[in-house]
Amino acid sequence: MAKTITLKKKYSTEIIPKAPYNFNKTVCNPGHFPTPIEVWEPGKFWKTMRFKNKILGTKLESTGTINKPKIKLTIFSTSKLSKKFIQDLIEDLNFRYGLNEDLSEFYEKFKSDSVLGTRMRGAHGRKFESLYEIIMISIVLQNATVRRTVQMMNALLNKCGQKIKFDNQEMYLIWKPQKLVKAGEQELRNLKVGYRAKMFIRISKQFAKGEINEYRLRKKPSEEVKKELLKLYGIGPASLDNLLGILGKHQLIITIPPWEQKIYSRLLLNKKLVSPNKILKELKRRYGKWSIFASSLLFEDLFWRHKEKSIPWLEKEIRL
DNA sequence: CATCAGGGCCCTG
DNA sequence: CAGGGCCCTGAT
Repeated sequence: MAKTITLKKKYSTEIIPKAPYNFNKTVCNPGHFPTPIEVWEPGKFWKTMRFKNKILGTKLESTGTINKPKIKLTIFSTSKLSKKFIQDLIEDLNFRYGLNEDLSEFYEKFKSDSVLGTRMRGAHGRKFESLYEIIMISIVLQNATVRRTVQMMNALLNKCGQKIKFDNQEMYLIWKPQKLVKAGEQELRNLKVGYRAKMFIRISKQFAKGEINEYRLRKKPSEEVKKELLKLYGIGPASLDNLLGILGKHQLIITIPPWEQKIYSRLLLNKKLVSPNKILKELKRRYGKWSIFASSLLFEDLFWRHKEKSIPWLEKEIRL
């Protein structure tokens, strides 16, 4: 394991997101399994990242409200950053945190909704992980319980990730694709990731060679992106939804994997199990063209409520 | 002790 | 398009 890198240089600026902007409900998703590449506490968020091949730490602090949002952004680095670099980085962060994304029409339309008009009001889509990160995460999620997912992710980070320290937080930065390629399949299998080793390596090779580029994909139409991502070895329909979300692609339809099916059945129709088709129909009936985005917020809200006060039936579904 | 499914996906027939 | 196999683990 490489030694910890400490990021001592700081640059701070202020950002005004488009209202309504709900900081906590945007950056934190309690339904997501915990990984040490990000840290949240109320009103504050830390995330490691690589941008233009530089290792960075970002800290966002909410200094406003949902209707009058304001964020203090601090960038941590090893060396001084150029003006141009910072400018490009901020543009990227604007996209990742949905700071310029105007959802006022959406929140106006659903202001009387019991969830969207209250607890989740102002939440934006989570897009701050890199495409590569979200692919790696999607693969450790496949066919595994949460506990094993966490084990695999930590083993990988421990072996290949970079430990970073900034603002008194010690976290990991995801490995460079090249590092996994170099490690080789057997080395990865020793980390008990099983058959996934092959997927990691194949996909990492493509990233290392620059065959897949997040920024290029952002600019392409959804259908094209979809086709390209499904070609990746180890990426199927369930993972695809995560990837499209990260790239800010709007979807008309999603696949509802079995686990989510159980949860949506209870959440939307108060039944044990209904078909994915019926779930989609109900979403459409309630939220129309916004149904995919709205459903993700309902899903997150469920986990927020669960975090505040345990929901027994959900507890059973979150198998550790 | 053995068996099995898990917050899928690939590959084969 | 249905179904077996995949790695490993904890639950039964």
